[in-house]
Amino acid sequence: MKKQLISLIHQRLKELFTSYGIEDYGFIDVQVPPDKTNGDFSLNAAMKLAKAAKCAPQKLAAEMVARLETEKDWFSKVEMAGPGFINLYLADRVIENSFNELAARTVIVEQAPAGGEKTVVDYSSVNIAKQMHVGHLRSTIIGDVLARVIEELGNPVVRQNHLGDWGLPMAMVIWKAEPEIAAIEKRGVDLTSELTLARLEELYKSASAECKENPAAATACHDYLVQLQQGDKALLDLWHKIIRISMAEVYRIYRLLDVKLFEENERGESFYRDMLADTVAELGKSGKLVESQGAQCVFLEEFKGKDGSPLPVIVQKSDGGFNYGTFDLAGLRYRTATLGAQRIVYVTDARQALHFKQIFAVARAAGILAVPDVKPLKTRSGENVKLADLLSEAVERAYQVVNEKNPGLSEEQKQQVARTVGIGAVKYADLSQNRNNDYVFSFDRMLALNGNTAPYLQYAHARICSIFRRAGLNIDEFAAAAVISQREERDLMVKLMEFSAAVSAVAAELRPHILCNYLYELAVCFSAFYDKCPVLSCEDEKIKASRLMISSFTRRTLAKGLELLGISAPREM
RNA sequence: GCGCUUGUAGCUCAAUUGGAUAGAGCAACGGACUUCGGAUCCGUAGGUUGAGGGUUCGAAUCCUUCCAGGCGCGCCA
Repeated sequence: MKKQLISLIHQRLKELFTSYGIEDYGFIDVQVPPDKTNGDFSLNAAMKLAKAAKCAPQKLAAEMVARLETEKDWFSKVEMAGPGFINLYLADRVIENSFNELAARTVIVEQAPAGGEKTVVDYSSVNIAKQMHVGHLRSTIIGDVLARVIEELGNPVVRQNHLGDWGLPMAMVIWKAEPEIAAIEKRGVDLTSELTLARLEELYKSASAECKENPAAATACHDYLVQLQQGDKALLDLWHKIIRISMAEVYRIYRLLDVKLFEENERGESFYRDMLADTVAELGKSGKLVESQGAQCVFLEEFKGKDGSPLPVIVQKSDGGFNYGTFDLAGLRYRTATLGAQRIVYVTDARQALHFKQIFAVARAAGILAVPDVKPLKTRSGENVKLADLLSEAVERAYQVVNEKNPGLSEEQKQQVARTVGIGAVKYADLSQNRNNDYVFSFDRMLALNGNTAPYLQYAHARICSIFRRAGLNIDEFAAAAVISQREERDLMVKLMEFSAAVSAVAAELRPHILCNYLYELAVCFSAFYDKCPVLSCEDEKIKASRLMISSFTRRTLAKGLELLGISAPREM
């Protein structure tokens, strides 16, 4: 509808613009005014073109209004306002037709042209032998939503979990865990049920502490690392076991969160181990490689260190080993050359922003083609809160609310609802915020169930389902023509038609909170409709059917939006 | 020292990327018809957008100088 509207405007105003000597008006767009009373769409073109046209904005606007007013099929009113805004009020018929056309479709988001862009989304990126804490929530959840949204728009998506599984910390864990694993296996019991991730983390911490105090321990760990990286079979075996124990717990949390990461998405540092030498050799060929204090580096003028001298990106350490930059370069090469990515989205901690800037700059300098897109995220305090604890607390609190609000549900239903509501609340709390500033972690904020929260959206969804349940109608198969008889119906229909744009904006700007905001506004519109427009008791059959249709499409849109946020929408709660 | 980032209502956040009278939620207070779920709805109150200067028809947004917080800066990832 918006597209057609814009092309209509261009067409109708072309002559006027050329008479003022303006040829370049293709950028003219309509926007939705913040205040509903200023029309369905507004144009600020008169103010933008005034200078080029050598004409007062209000005069130009008045002439534009005169030409648009004649489109009676489209507009019920066209007016000039303020310094030269033009407010467009669409005819109800236009809204009805576009709405009915949209509601009849099976796919309600506009698809990317030509099969879309192949996109790699790098997110979560957990470290082996470390429990997930609340700080991991953002990368994991935001990455998951971005992947879903980009995919929904018709782009092929490859998800990558860049595990930290090939550095010194791994060697330290192996070194400490080796005797424990041997003991457990000697007893003949199942390793994974005996050795937990929490225990592995303890082992890592004690090894780390020991290495700091005791040089012999540090040497031992370093030896283990070298042997591991050289392919020592016994160590590789232990390494593999530790990864599986660690990831088993991570997957338990992914499943709880409904995050779409699986073993097939694991592309940890170890995955690139055989590509590192090649990557460095390629840099050598490009002539960018410089030896400095025994290490192989790339120096880039745009990055300065503490003393103002250029900062190196170290790609090979003086002992011949590779460090994290090399893994990321190899990853970049793999993703572009092998996977054929046209777009790569990195969802990482903001503290790594400089690191990735450097990596991308090195890749560009060396001619590794890429379209990198870093989404940096800010640090947060409260990292000591374990994600698993937060989630179980969320489910527990939600259970108490369900138990109180809807005691009629079966025990099993209550638990199911508690899960979707509790987990949904936590995810939404994180997703709905955009700003990268630091904040103090708060249970109460993360677990709120009132106001602008996931349960509010879920509640709207459940209420719609309830209407159809009462009417004995199948909500998924219902179809009727929508007509406008009241303002709230119109507002809701207009809002529903903005869904696709909201989804596209998330993919373009990599900001999931846009979708949260949209869905909240949608639910607010629905609540107003629900309050003012009785459905089942409506006596006019045509209007009743229309309201059922509007309700059913609202449900569909809410459910799709929540699905893209990775939050499920129960039919009863 | 250099670089990145943030500062909006008591608190947590928005603001269609330069547009109209800066909007929500929470907390507070006051209301909601014998109709579909009160996890809801409506209303009241709350602001010099950290401060100053600049750019222009128009600034929370861009430039500049300060102030305050957070983060990063050679072989850890």
